[in-house]
Amino acid sequence: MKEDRPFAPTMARLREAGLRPTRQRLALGRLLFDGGDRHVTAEALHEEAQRAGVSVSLATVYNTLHQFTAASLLREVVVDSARTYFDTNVSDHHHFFVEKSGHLMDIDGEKIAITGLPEAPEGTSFARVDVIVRLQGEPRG
Amino acid sequence: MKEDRPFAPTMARLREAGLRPTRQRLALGRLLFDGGDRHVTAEALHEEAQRAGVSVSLATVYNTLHQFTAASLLREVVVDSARTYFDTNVSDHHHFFVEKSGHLMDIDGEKIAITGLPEAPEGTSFARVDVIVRLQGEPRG
DNA sequence: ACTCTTAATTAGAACAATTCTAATGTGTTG
DNA sequence: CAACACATTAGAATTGTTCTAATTAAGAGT
Repeated sequence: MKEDRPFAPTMARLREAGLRPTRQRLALGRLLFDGGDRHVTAEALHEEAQRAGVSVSLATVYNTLHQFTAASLLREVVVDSARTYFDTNVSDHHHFFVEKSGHLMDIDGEKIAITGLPEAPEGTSFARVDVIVRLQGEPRG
Repeated sequence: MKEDRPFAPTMARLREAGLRPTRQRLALGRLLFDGGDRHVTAEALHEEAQRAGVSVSLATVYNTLHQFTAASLLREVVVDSARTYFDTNVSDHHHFFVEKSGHLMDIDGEKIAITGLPEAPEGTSFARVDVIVRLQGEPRG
């Protein structure tokens, strides 16, 4: 058995989402969803794909990230006005953000409780509540 | 008494912050700090200044917003990767963000309590905790 | 398999927000 | 009021992202 990862699960995800499993989407999907939760920027994923020998244009990386987000395979995290992060963890959770390095870490949504939130103003409803814990310094380990 | 606003308080703020009270900084300071809490983008403040007959370049608006932020006269709010908002309310508080219109509203920091936050990872400490309540729909009123 | 149709990919141009540059102007200090 | 340091400026440059129009590839039907 070689250590090449199965592509079937990603294939299935794409099909479910109504997205054609093209070579590019499969490759990006496997980079994203194989092995744990990840936080990526378009630029970083593009480079990673290149390094992995997958030829995919930056435009496609952007398209794909947005399509995956629309299909709830990813979620967008706004923490830094300079770049957009995408999170492979789409469950309810929050984030640590290491400002110095631009590194994101998940905080389990069930751990945190928020009390005293005012009601949504008339005519609106909650779309989502984001908690971002900004960290100074650098984690070691 | 004419209704022209006093410039002395802004002057004092600038001095305290170690910023020379130049014509531009005074004008922007008065636009920002006269009359209640505000959320502005650089572009919006620039236009507002023009309309008020204050000639100030966009570069200066950016410089000034950053200097004011460094001096804790303003605080930056990251809610939208497209543009940067600056908030004249520097006390501890959180935000409603109306995604459709890009409108921000303060939520008093004392109203909200967050429990169950994990400790900061080793080597880091909390710089700030931001709560952003994203709203769908449009507030009326 | 072959063809048709429709959707996906692409390179590069275009874009928007922001920052930089280097020349000019202005506050402040002595 | 001279001199210096700091501010301001227009416009160019940069960055992240989106758009465009042309090419390629996927899926359905034969």
